[in-house]
Amino acid sequence: MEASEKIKFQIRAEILKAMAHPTRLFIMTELEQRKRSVNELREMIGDDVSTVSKHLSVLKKAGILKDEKVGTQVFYSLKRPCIMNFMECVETLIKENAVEALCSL
Amino acid sequence: MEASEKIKFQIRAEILKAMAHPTRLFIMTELEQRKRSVNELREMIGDDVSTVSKHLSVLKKAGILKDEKVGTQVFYSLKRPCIMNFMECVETLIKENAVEALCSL
DNA sequence: TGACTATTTGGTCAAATTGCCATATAGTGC
DNA sequence: GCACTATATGGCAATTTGACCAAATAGTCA
Repeated sequence: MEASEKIKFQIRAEILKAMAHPTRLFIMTELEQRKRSVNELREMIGDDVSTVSKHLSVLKKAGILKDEKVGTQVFYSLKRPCIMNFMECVETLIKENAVEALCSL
Repeated sequence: MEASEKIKFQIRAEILKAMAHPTRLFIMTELEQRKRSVNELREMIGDDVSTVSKHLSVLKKAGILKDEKVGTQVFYSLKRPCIMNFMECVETLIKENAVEALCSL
């Protein structure tokens, strides 16, 4: 693999890595519906605010979320809602994997 | 977040985590074209065979790849080629992020 | 300004990931 | 059986990640 090709895949992997966490996927799913403040998300998730804030900054750094300040609050939303579309195929895989797991019992 | 909901996102995160590595994305991209043996992939990637083999087993365990033995060789292929479709939106994000990075100079 | 709320950042530590080497396993053919 | 090739697995050190607490920052309003 050439150096430039390697960098290309590194950039793409960074974005996937940002998405590859249960809490962060939950956040993305919620933000698909509507924008949310850090505290709203914290209430839904149940972790420490600092933990939620760090998850949000990971998603923002990857360019997946954008933020908007209103008073003391920060509202996050998806930059490109299409980012959730790929989940369709992930869902298909999950169903298939489940069927195979059952069949191999 | 309820326990069952948490598990739902954990399962989805596992699949994304399996994809979230430069070498593994490269492998997926290659297998989108055609099936490949471990050694063919190793030659393209340049890492140790054991490293490539482990990446393949991560993707297989996640249910992304399937394998097929022919003699002493093992050929891997994508279980669901649609898994690569979501990359479209990832590409869009990457372009946007690049533009923003330039604009903030 | 000071009290209060919302969010971010720094520090710490356990757990997970990555890549290599060495070793095992499996299949082929003599 | 033995030698040879192809792949997989175990173990180890270096690095990264994730979650919490504590402390810093920012905005609002009396």
